[in-house]
Amino acid sequence: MRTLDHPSRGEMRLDAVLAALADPVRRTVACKLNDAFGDHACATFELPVSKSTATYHFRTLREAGVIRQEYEGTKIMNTLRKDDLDARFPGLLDAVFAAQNIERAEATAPESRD
Amino acid sequence: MRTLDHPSRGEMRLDAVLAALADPVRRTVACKLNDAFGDHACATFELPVSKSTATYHFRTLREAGVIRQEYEGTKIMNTLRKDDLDARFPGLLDAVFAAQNIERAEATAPESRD
DNA sequence: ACTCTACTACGATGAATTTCGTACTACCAA
DNA sequence: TTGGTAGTACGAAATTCATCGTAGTAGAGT
Repeated sequence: MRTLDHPSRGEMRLDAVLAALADPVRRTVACKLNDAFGDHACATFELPVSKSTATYHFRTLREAGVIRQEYEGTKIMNTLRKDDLDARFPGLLDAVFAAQNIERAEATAPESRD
Repeated sequence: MRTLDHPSRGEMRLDAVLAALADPVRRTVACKLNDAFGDHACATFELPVSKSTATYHFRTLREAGVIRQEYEGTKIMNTLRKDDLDARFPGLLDAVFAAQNIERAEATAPESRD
């Protein structure tokens, strides 16, 4: 059984977490994991990049501690490490997701005030 | 009188704000502005980079909307755009500063548990 | 055993970021 | 008007990042 390395809570670095979440592709992955229930294989995300680029983004998220990746047969199941992140950097993840939702709402709604 | 461009609240992009705060030098600047009262000239920060690199980081922060820069004579006074950021992306700035303080505390304190 | 699926590893490439030094500008003060 | 202060602009170099294609692997299904 293959396994993948993850940072422990204490090993999580703010630098890495912020950099991971600063990229729109990766933030999309994190947001989808937050919105959905349970695990999700990499292939289910329909990202606007190639498969090898997707691998790179998933690895970046994992190494930052944002997601957990576990093999299940040939698939990798991804979960958001919400509990760990909340324990390590309280409020950060929720604030980022809230901000993401604000921007997403603007993208569809008619621009109102600045 | 020279002036500098700033994004309005609505023009602030989450991408840019997170990228701005992901860099340790820039995050240090933002944190110091948060901790201190009033305005602060660029030169007062004692950053571990050259003057021209510092200019680059201040500009990055300003263009993301994190700080406001206003000329005052030959100096530039920097302020944290806390109200604007809080209005635009509620809770984000506070969560980042809290996280930064957690890491800073670890750096000085003896490592305890992960 | 073969094939399919879902991924990774590797190497390459182009873009963006960070860094710097030098030269410059705007303003203040003597 | 001469000089000092606090910054910018520009160009260059080094590094990192995001991207891809190709080739490969581990496990599941037939």
